[in-house]
Amino acid sequence: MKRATIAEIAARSGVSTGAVSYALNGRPGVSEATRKRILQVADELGWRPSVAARSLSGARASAVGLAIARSADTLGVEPFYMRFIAGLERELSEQRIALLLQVVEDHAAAIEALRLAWAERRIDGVVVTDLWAQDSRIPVLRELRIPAVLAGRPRPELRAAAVWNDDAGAVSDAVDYLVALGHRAIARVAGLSTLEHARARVAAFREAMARHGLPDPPVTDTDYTAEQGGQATRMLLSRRDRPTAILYDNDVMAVAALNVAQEMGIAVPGELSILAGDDSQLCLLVRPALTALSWDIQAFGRDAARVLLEIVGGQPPRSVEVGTPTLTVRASTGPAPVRG
Amino acid sequence: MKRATIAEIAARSGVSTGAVSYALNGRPGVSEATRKRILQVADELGWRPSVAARSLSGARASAVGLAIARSADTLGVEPFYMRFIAGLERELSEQRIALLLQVVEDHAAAIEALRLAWAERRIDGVVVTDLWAQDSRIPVLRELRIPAVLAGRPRPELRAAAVWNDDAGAVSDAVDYLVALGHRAIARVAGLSTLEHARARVAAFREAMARHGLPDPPVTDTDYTAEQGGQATRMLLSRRDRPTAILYDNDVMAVAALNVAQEMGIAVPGELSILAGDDSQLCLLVRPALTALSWDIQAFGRDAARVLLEIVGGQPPRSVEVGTPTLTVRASTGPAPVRG
DNA sequence: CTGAAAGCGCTTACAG
DNA sequence: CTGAAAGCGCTTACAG
Repeated sequence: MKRATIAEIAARSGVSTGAVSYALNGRPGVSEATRKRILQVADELGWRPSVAARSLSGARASAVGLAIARSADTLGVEPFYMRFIAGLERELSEQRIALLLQVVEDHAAAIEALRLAWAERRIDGVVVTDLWAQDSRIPVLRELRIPAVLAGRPRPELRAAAVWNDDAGAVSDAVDYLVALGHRAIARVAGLSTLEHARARVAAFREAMARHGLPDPPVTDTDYTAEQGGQATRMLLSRRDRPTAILYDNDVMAVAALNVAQEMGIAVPGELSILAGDDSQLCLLVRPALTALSWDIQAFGRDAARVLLEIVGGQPPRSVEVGTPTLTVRASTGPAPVRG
Repeated sequence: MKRATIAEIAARSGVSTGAVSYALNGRPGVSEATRKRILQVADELGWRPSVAARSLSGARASAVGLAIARSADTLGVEPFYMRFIAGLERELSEQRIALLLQVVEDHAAAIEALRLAWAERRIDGVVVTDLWAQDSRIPVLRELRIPAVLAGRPRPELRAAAVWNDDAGAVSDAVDYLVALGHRAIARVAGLSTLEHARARVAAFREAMARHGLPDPPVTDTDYTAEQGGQATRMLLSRRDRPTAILYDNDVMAVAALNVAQEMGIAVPGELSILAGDDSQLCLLVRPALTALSWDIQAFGRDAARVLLEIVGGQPPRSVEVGTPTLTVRASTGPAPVRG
């Protein structure tokens, strides 16, 4: 089947292609009567704009990019990304914007992919996740002046939209909850210390502990894998003053912790309370089911897409804080054990 | 910074834009000397082809599409997709082809997304996963004559590439292994019965059981979620002649089964052997670690991208069978219990 | 081996 | 409110 073009629509409607373009794009310059006629003809012909032609004549590429820098295997078990992507998609597809996905090794590769996609005019903007405190992608975004949304706190040095949640508040709530249960020896198995949000949560954790008059707690950095999560847990539980509760920065590590505790003969939640980070389906997949900080990752993705498309559309960048994650109590947390 | 164009390269090299195009695309029509000069100038200018311009002048869109029809939450815990996508990406990015990802509700939405992307000339081809025995996407692929690769067995009615593995052989091996351990009451918790590969595996399972002279075994269809996997397990384990081993069509359900067995006080692997479907990291995340059918999903994705790009490039469609999944024995399977 | 030119399907000033 | 025309950055027959 031949593709319909605006030339064909113009011929059938008895107007110029310019008029067709104006009508189709809802711009002034055509009377209501002709607009209606043109739209009907376009519809009959099943016309769809050629993104290539549009993009070539200076308009949008109608696509945005997302480069994820994680290894394939850890990506597989980490439910965050697919939920986030699904949220992005919901908003993007409504506005007929495509998502260009790239799975890369590291930031250097992400930068290269970004430069290329931008140079090829494939994308109108970019979604940036997993921001580092010192992030090599930021200067590139500035240099390219590419519309961007950060999944994280706004950066004053960058004119970009941002979407984040009050994870500090959530961590603080979690500590309050555990302290109310009588826990005093609380540890944290954190994520990558290079990550901005991982750092912020650690800071919030220390602060909350201090607020309760508790000594500076143990914190172990990890790469979010089950392996390092399990290892950190084993180390913490081998201490003489072992914690009675541990907060994990994601779900995978909390699940791994469950195994370690079992292997070490430490009852959960009887002797150890475990609190997971993201509340994915993983938390429901294991026994005891994991208490977790719940937040709507899909909505997070949707908001990210929304503010990105706003700046692509010429509006000033907005920063959106989504709701504070809430504590979903399940079976992996309980009262602190009474020590002998 | 201004984008470099071939016009600029032509001017600086003292040749026509046509010559530049030939040189840049490695076609005959320019002398080696000029080609070298042109390439150097292009390099100095940091030139990148505009995909829009290329695509508009009849060349490729340099992108392929993948529409996944699954809900966001189940997508999150199902490690298959991210591993598959990572495999696709590896090959695609090497050839500078972008991946257009769409997460949709059902086949109707997938078809609509496909039609749109194709009409907009956004994609040169498409990757089709989760084929149904009767699949409404197939006639659309035929109608559109869009280059496609099926993640599944070749369809005679469709001129498309296909990549599949001998999952029937793998299921058969799994049954052999369990029978050798003394199991005779073996059940299967299958996937969606509409799915071609789920059906094929069920057929292979029944056949293998028959080959061993065992009666027709119980098979339960599910939607691959932990919920239905757990439910099916509970049902099977409540039978008077309950199975001593169960094969699961994915990992999520096998993990859920572990919980059900625990709740019912049935020891794994003492009283029940559990065998998982895909050998993702999930199998290592739980205790006992799950015995599973292992296969290289990343390589599967890479091969899919490879044969798709071949037909996009004008070569005849190829069908590739990747290696038979192999059994990775861990702690969730063992000798059949001796019945009183 | 090389150059000049048309064309892909749109958008957008610029005249009327 | 409408039409004619240039231009986006490439590719590709078609002449030389």
